[in-house]
Amino acid sequence: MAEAAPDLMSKIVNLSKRRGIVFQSAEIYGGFRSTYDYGPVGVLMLRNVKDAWWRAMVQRRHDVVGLDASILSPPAVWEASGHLENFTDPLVDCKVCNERHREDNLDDPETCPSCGAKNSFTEARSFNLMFKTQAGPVEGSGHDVFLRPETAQGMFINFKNILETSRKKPPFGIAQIGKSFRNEITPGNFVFRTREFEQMEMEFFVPPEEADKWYRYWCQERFDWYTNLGIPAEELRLRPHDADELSHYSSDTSDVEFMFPWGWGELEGIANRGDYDLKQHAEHSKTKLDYFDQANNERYVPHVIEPAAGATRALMAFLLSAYDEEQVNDDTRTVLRLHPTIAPYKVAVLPLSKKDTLTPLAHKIFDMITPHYMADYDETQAIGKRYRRQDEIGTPLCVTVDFDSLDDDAVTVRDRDTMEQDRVSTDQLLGYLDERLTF
RNA sequence: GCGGAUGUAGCUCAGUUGGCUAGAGCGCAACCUUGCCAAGGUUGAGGUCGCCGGUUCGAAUCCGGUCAUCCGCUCCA
Repeated sequence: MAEAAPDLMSKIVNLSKRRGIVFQSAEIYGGFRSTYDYGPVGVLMLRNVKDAWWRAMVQRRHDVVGLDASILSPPAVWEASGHLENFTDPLVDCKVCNERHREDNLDDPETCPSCGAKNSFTEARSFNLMFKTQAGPVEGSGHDVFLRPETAQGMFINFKNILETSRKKPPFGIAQIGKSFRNEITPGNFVFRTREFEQMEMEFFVPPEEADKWYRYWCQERFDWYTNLGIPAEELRLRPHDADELSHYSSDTSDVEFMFPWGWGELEGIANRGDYDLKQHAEHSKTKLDYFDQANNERYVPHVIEPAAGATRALMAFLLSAYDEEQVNDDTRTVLRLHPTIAPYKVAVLPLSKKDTLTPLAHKIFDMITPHYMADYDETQAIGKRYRRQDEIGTPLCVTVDFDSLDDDAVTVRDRDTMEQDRVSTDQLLGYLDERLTF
């Protein structure tokens, strides 16, 4: 497995390009580093990932509400959150061996840990990991604004608004899906680390004494989300952070990690942020950000449990985990064994032949399915080749319209994983699909 | 950001010591055939050889710069 691992990665990158899942951004201009575009198939998968998260975190819960906050915000927000300070790393280069190190991580500030040279460092330079731009058309007019490096602050600065308008009380959560931006020094590993990325974050506000209970609840809940969507538990792990890697706000953090071809990598972090964020914003904004509990006649600042996931990292994990090749006759069949929830198309409608006689019925079947399921339609080339095309992008079911269909009003439904076929009458087709695709 | 390698059709690649209208397989499309698992046949579309500049009578091939990718290091509040 270890030897085959880098190979798997290039297969995924190749498949993504060939089948319209992920493209290099600005490719016709030579490409733009660390940015990717999601093609016709990829955008469906990415939406499915985000929809699945939203259903699990918002739709199917009575204690979480949604939010879509702005990407741009004034410096005050990031002064309060601590990002203006903490997103600035002092870096030095060794002039002897050209290695770069974080100045505040050096055991001995005069000795290069790579080559042992003394006093060989350049001046420390700061790298602010937040993207900065300005409001208004005049450059340098002093109206600096920042692109958010995480969506979380949107939930904290709207805490009061939501508390007053939603009739929620702790424990309750605010969830958001959206883009964040970090000027990472070294992006890489395909869509794993990009400067522009999409987050799925939820801030769960709880009474202080319940924080630990809810922290453990969300660790389990979020781990299960991935296994429920088809990633085997042995490809995942929940890793608690050591004390020295905890961030400035957090008392407890665990990562849900996936076994990527290059090793374990983070999909999601679940952090117990305490009351740090609400207190910081209350202090800086001079706005009361707490909760008055009528029943117990007490006022407190809720503690926050934050499950923060990367949408594109999850997409990548689903792709890697689903990829499979199997021998069929003398041929290799490539199959994405994706969970139906994640699969870009749920169904493909395939007339056995492009003969005019089959087209009207095939179109009718397609129109019957599309109000309910995302479906593809393909009538070119041989039927076997079309099955393989659908296998490659993970379509769970193919509906084939043949010449008998014209007489018996039934179609053949072929299964992606077993390649077995069922004959289903058209008036029962939707019910059959519901049964096979619902979970 | 540093070091190394690489960049030729959608994909995987071949292109002899710089030399005519740059090739193959797969994929894609049309037609014929077939009629349920990459079928076969015929035909076709698609590349100013990553981009810019230089050397040369002549550059995919040599040189410089640049952009991007991969590997290693570093980084990843």
